[in-house]
Amino acid sequence: MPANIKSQNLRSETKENYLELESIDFFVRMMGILGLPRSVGEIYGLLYFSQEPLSMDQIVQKLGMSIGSASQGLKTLRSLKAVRTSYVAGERKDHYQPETEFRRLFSNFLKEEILPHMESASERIKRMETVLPQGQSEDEFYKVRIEKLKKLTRAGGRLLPALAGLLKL
Amino acid sequence: MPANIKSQNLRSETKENYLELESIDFFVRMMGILGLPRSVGEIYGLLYFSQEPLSMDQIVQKLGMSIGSASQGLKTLRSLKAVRTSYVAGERKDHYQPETEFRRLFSNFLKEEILPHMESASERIKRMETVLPQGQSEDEFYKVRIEKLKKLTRAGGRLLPALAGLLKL
DNA sequence: TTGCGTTTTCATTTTTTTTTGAAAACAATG
DNA sequence: CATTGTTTTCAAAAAAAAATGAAAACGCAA
Repeated sequence: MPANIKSQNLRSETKENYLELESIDFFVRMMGILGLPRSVGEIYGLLYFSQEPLSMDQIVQKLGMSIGSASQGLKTLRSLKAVRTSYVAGERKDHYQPETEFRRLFSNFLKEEILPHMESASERIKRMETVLPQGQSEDEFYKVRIEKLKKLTRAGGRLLPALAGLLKL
Repeated sequence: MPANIKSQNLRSETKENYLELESIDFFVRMMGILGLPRSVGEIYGLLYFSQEPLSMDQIVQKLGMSIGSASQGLKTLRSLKAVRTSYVAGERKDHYQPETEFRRLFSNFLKEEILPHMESASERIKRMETVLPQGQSEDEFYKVRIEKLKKLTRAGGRLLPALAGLLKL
């Protein structure tokens, strides 16, 4: 039996419940690998196997989580475009649906969380180079190491987006 | 001026010192992305721009870090094959050198930190499928979602190692 | 505009992760 | 094998990250 969820509203009594629990556990771990907090994984996992869009309130109920966490978690998921809000007739609350196309999710994650780091890394490497004037052969060691860093960031910058493209899910 | 390092032994007075500091900062951030503690990044960053292998003791001195952290950090780096010990004539202490071939580093990181997760994910998905007997068309929704998860883990399992291969650094 | 249902913010608390350093374990040397 | 130098371990402390919930802000609708 998966996950240690506190809420009374999540039990493994029907197959739907069971899948819900497994899904939450699955995404909690997956988001964990990506460095996202557990609450974010819980929310996404719950939505992933939900047939209808859920309101924040329902999420709070089902997961037994605070409204602060839920709000913050949904904000994160929105910024990653991992959920979208969807209109539900006669309801005032926002309702949330998961983005289930992982290719899109992944490429958003890259753009949002990884590429900024790559850029600042490149800038730093440029700065490093400025202390090594041309043709000082005694600096050979440092030049070689810096060159490797450059290749690393270049490869990262090219390969990661390419990877996103390859993901045909 | 990079990094907030406490040690008195790290100053930015020569270009060597400067590169050392930038390197430490660079790898602290990089390891941060990968979810590794700052001490691990500091050690690797220091070694990366060091012309000679360094002993744990020298690392502790230079970085102003506790011997516990240094020992633990080096253990982590060894397990990732990100450093190797190298013999230094007439010295009893172990001396450490960085692995600077990033391709190898990356592929080790995958094998060590990522692939185990992928495997347990696959097992979980198999378990999910067992609750959905064949040909229950009312379960269509769940079957589709599970299928997507399967594709995701398959793609991950194939693509990540392929990526490591592409990394020609 | 007021009132009400909903969401966001943020100071505080809780939990988790990392670091520390002293003690234990280990290993080479005489 | 005893001594001395070195590394590892691990309980406790410190730091960092995440969750909580009450108050503030928001946004409709009457």
